[in-house]
Amino acid sequence: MRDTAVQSLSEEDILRYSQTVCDGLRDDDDGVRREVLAHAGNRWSLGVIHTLGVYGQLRHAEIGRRMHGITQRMLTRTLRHLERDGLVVRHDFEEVVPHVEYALSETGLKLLLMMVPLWTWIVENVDSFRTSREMFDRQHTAE
Amino acid sequence: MRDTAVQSLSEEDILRYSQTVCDGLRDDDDGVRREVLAHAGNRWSLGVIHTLGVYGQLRHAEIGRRMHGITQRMLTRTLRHLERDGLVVRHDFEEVVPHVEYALSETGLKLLLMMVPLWTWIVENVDSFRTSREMFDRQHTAE
DNA sequence: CAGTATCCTTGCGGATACTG
DNA sequence: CAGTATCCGCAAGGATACTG
Repeated sequence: MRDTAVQSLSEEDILRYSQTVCDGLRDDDDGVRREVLAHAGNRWSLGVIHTLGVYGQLRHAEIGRRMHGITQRMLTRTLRHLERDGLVVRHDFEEVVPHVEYALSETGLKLLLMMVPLWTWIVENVDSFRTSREMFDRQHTAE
Repeated sequence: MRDTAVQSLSEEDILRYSQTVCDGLRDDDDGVRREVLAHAGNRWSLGVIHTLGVYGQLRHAEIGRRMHGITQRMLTRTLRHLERDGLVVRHDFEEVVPHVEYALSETGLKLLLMMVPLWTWIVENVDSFRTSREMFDRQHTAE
């Protein structure tokens, strides 16, 4: 499933195709594209997106319970960043006992789906990364 | 082309499928998976990978010339990180005048191919991100 | 040419305490 | 419950000068 995406075109085609795209990323003056991309590398962003994708709609504390190890501060920060980029929708019920629900936007769901192949590939190949790092570290401490 | 990857399964299937994967990412004790993923969010990593993907094999300074705005320090750092994770191969010719060439490894090329759909999608939708941010910022300064 | 060595600023992420 | 407010350490990233 992952492979159909890349094998439908030759590597050469893909590289040529991605040329334009990457030039766009490189010349991004205000850095929006890069910052959106950075959601992928953030400590909690993808976890939150994934959790909302699976459970649909959750309250602040419910997300926190499902994200092992996240602090309140980081949860709030992460949600704000995702909301700012339109990936997550915040709905405040404005009740006396605070009640706020978060859900994925269309865009957020799309990002989640876009991440799955890369994600899967990394998990499947984590051992090779680990090995590579061990070799590298051994060489660069022994010298 | 991008869409075939995700539309061959239902969103529901994808989410169920990604459950296991994400659990893997979440429980990654030493953080290798997350750190590999973080290459996507790094300021220069994907640019270097892409440049090497397009041009094949380049010297340190040649990469620098093709990456507008990167400093020598960041270029060296980025190359080391990518080399450590086995995404880039460094070949030192050990000549009197220093001569080092960098190229993508098989793994590095694979990562590049994995990034193209996400990448493309972001560039195509950058305007919606920009709009979302403007709205968000306006609301959160006016209050 | 291919890097190091310094110094600096910024933001991430964590810990803890507090609030409407 | 859903957040703020502080304070902290650390790594990313940049600027500039120097080196084998």
